[in-house]
Amino acid sequence: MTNVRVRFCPSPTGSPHVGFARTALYNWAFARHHKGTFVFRVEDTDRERSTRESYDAMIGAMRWLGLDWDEGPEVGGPHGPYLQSERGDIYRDVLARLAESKYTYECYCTTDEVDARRKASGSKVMGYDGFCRDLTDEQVAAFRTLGREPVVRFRMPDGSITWHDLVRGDITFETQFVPDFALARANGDPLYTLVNPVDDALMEITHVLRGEDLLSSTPRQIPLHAALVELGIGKVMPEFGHLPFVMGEGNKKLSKRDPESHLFLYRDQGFLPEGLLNYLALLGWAIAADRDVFDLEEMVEAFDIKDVNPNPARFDLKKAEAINAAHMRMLSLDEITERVLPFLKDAGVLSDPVNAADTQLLELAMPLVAERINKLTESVDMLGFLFVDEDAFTRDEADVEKLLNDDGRAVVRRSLDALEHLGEWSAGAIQAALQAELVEGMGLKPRNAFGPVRVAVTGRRVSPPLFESMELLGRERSLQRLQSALA
RNA sequence: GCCCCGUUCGUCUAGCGGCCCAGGACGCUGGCCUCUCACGCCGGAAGCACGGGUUCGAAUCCCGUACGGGGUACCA
Repeated sequence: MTNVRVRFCPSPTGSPHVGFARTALYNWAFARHHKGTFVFRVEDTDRERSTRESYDAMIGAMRWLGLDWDEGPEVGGPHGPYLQSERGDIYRDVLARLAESKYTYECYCTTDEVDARRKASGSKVMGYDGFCRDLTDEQVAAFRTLGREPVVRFRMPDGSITWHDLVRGDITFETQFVPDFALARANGDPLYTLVNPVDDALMEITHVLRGEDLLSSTPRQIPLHAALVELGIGKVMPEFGHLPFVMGEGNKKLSKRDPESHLFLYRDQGFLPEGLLNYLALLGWAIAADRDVFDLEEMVEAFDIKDVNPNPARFDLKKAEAINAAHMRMLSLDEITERVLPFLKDAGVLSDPVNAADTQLLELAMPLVAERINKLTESVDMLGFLFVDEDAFTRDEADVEKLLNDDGRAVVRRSLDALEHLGEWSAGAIQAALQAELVEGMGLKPRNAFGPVRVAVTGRRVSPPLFESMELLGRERSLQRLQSALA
């Protein structure tokens, strides 16, 4: 395939959600696979609902995900502007040419009138009935004197519309079930039904990959697009592929209202963009029968729209986390340290900028935690005890109750005895001393012996390896914490 | 109501007529490893929505039913 041009064209109405990311990803992967062009267009024709805030969030989301675009906002391109709110003149011009060629007509009907006529006729087809298709000049004049302003409607052809959907195969609609639809409001504002196909035509889009919700608008777009080609406004009829929904809990489409649908929730939870993207790719597509962890490069290489599954997929947090964890383990120590840094700063574990001592400590501690966290945020709980000021150090209450009871305190007491005069403060020496005192001396099982010490020193039952942690904490602070656990 | 799309383990999927008494992954579960956690390793339970065809042979093709979803706007 040559000169593939695809577009991703969200509306800036609300916070970017996971379906947004999945659609963006598939379009991006398709473009990159075919060495084509990825166009990013902003469909902000609905001025009521479009917001600057949402626009910024969308740009931020794309950047976070690492899905770069070849044409669009902030990068420009030969088919701009890429914000529909700045393309009013273009739409007005197209509308005029369409009207001139009789592809469209003006409709003066009110919704009530249309409903009444449908009720009277007993038609099962909802929507407009074509009443104004062939109005006489007198009729138009009459409506005008009534003060009515017309909407512009597209004259749907008779017969049927069939296309070969890239995801679903042949799909046919009888046009008797596709009413003449509105292209512009009575006040002249263009509607999605017009601007989407017009921009696809003008931007020479060759493949339209979008959500399944737009499948039923395709039989309207095809004849409109054909008209645009006929008028020389467009060059090619794009191919269409309708992607399955991403569903939430239960069996409903993940809507913007569901909190778990928000993309930034995952970013803030410490997901890696490559981890989330990998998981999202799996919602409707598989790279191989026996593999589901891969990077973007591998996806680009393997992605074929024909392999996309047509049935809706449910978003499963557990699996998303597992895939993310796999990507965490693929990161080098330096990479994971760098990624974890902002989260540690946000949580107040580290100052910003990080001082030299903490930088060094972090460097020593990361090897211990890197392999045992599955999300970036988990580093906060794992590392907090190392960096906290001694007077601000606290222990998890439930853990204290469970492990620092009388028996536990006895263990801590003995540990203190064993470590107070330890010659060399190293993980090996600490382990040997505690092993001798608690396991051999007290006859405790290792897990019971070290549990109380762990809570005393790190404040939690879950921590990096104990002896290494104590070495990093240092003799003074470690002993101090053993002491304070007894208080 | 009408139109359209969909239906393989709980979930995501592989499968495009014989390689499938259905493979992988997450989750669940039994065990191993182990100073906690995480990782890793070994094992287990769990599925072709239903009914008819077509065929020597169907998870795969066709029809119907059921169920789920989307659309039916001067939203996108």
